[in-house]
Amino acid sequence: MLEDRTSHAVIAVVLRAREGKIEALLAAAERGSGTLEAALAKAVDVSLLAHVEQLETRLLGSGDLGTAYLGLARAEAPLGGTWVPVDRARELSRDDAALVAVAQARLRAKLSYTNIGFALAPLCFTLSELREIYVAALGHDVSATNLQRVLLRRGVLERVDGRREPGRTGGRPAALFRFASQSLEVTDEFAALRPPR
Amino acid sequence: MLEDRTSHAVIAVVLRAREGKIEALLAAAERGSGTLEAALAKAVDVSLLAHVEQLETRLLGSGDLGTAYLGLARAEAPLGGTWVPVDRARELSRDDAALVAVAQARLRAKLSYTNIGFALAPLCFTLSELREIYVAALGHDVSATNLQRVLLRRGVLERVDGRREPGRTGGRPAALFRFASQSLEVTDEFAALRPPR
DNA sequence: CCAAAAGTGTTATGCTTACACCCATGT
DNA sequence: ACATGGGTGTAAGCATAACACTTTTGG
Repeated sequence: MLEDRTSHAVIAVVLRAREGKIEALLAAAERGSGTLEAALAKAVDVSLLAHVEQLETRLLGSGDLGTAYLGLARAEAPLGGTWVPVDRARELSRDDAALVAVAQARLRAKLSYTNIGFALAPLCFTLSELREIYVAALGHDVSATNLQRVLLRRGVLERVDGRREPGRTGGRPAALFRFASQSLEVTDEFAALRPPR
Repeated sequence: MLEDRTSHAVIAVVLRAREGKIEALLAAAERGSGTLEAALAKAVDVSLLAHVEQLETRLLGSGDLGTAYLGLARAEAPLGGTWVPVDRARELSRDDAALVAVAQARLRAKLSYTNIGFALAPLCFTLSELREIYVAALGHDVSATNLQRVLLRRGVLERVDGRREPGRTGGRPAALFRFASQSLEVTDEFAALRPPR
């Protein structure tokens, strides 16, 4: 006899940084009897995501089970669908709004102790451009000066040859940087209680 | 027509600290059509856990879906079942061993930036006793001196009246402490990129 | 020459670690 | 007295934040 089972949806919560704002794209797919990754791939083109990690599993308002994944995409990734600025997430369904909040919180936390910015920034960028992404994701001001020093010191950023030409308004040409690694790495593991040397 | 669906298990991975070691207790229950919390409660007596949080959802070796929860229990909690020291987790099934590893990693990480120790320590304890728990969970030596200063500075610990009498071998009586809060709190949110004052 | 944007130098601050030293108790 | 376990004082190390100042460009 078959039991009474709810169905299982896999939900992609994709975030990107564009024009000083974080935007979210939501997409879901039924899992059926396959793997979680296969269902996620049905929901969204995973090859366009620079980073993916599981967020949480919860019972949705529909009564179905939902497993949400956080996806991060670069601004230029050609991901179709309805992108919603996260400051208007309240216009989404209750479930979707909650998932966007969880995704945002995860991103914020990891920005401070990992290299996760690589998944939002273009491959090559100026420090001002990177700063704009951090400001959007963290929701507070960030000094470009100190951002540079922190990330260079940790070995997260590398200089790239060449400079960005200034715009019409002038200004010194900006140096170009890239992330040293394109996969998630914890760069500041323990704030306290470090293992003894 | 009913689809081909796998069943959904909720798995409790309970950790406790005993005699300088971290031990794990694994228990699972079918979710059926109820909530995740209800299934967790079928697997383990949740009222004996000092802290619970979701770990991850994955496809188990059996082909079933499994959602794992981390539970933390105090050493004296009367939780029956087979407790396995985590350094012998490899004797468990592949799935169980992997879940224990994830649980341990989550505990380790949170020990450094939250008050999560409250869920493993007794309500009242000496600093040496707390140190033993941290050493067991972190896997490296911890100085009682510095542990005290870090946790007091953060407001995580509070002094309690009275002292612990020394044992037969003598020694100065130890001061007693308790955790200021019995629910999870992030006490050291950002190592870097703090919001400006 | 001035405004704008980027980058560097320098200092101050705060938290953590390391370690020497002092305290209280049993034998 | 001395061993043992507990606690405090102090200094050093290190990363970050703050901010003044310099560099490089366009108009």
